[in-house]
Amino acid sequence: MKQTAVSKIAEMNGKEATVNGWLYNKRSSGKLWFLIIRDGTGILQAVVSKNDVAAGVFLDCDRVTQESSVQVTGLVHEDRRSPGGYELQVRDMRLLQIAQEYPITPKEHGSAFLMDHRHLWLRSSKQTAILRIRHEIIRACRDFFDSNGFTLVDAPIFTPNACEGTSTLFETDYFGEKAYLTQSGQLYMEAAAMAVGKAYCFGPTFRAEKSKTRRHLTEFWMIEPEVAYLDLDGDMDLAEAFVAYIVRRVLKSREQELKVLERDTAPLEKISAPFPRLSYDEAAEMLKGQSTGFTYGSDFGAPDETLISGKFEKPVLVHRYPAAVKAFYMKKDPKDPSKALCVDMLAPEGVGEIIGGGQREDDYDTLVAAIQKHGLPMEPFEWYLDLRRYGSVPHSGFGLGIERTVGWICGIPHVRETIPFPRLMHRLTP
RNA sequence: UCCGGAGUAGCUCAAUGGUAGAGCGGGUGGCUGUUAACCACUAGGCUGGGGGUUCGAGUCCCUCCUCCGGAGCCA
Repeated sequence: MKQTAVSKIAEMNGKEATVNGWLYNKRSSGKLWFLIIRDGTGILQAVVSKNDVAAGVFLDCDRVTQESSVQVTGLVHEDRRSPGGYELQVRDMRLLQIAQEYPITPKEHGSAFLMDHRHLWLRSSKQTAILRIRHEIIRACRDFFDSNGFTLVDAPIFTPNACEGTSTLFETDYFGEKAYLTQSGQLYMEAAAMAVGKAYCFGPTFRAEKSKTRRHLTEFWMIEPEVAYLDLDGDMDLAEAFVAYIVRRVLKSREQELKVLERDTAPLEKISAPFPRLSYDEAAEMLKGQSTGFTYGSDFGAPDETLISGKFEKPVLVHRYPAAVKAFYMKKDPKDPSKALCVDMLAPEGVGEIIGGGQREDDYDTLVAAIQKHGLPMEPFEWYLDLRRYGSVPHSGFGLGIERTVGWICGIPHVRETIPFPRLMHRLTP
């Protein structure tokens, strides 16, 4: 089927072109129809004059409804009055299917209604732009690791145990045994890093927590690098180079989509390494006298993160949290064993945490003690302990949440719009 | 799970305890340059469910359901 993408319509100026798409909107003026057609790459105004087309075609203009699939053929020409600067003077039109009354109108809708029609909502220009930026971010993630000596190692989705013992996991019946949907591929990436040196995984992760906020999904995508012979400082170097690369890539390749989203790119232009780094103690100092309800020794809450990240134009790396509030596999700071060698990256503009990671405990005895201290069963971790029995080395890694990153870069406050089909506490469909 | 908010036409929302309405969308008609076009006409309702107060309830009370925002937890 010979066709021209709307995004390439300028190249056909003065020539005849066929555009395959869907009717976005239409206006009439008696003997004249303006059909606004979208094809996923852009929006084109097609003009139908009664004198230029067969009678049936002109009648079809009256019958065609919003989101009907249409194929229009005609002469492309420049016209300042047309959105996009070009329009198609229609010679012929084929109606592939007349859409039933389309639920999503050009007027406003509530988020619940739009989410119920997510499969159709994806057709709107903003949602399409978000999909494309998400794609670009994922490509950038892969390119960054692929060109820096990393090997993609896929982690399993079914896991036999609640690996960190903290989060609520989704339980499934696995041939009569209990199995859980993964909350992180990290432990497996540690095994992979001991094999290939630098490994990463990218896949869905699941949390059964009954969270109802703009930052939470029950199913989300995470990219997790893990590197042998890397300490916390090196881990932070890696994280900031990685995030800076992603932002640069999107700014360079998805200018058009950012424009559709009306994203102010000025704050993104400022994102380059190095990022500010501060310790938990320094961050806690900033919260003194604030009314966020923060108490020293506990993890930061959402208002705390907003306050801390709000003081910087770049993402900020907060390191060395109290070991008591972090997972068992975090290595303790030799200079202060009450702290863990971990790091969170808080994105600016009130976005908050997009990365969590750190250096892992590599000493066998210390790790065994940590598992016991956290009240976790030893048996499921025997394979993990093997990594400390056979050639243990310092190693570090982190996990980046794709949806929060997409939300930050797109300027979309709620993560439910950053994934094609979000899974939330109250949403399993479509 | 806790705290707050909302359920009225297909959608977005109005309506002092006293006749349920508008805009958009749909339908019909009009217009040769429209820009979320415009103009005229028109159809469309178990006011989330159940119970109560009242002469009278969309409105007040109780209860349940659904959804939204936030907290905790996290990416």
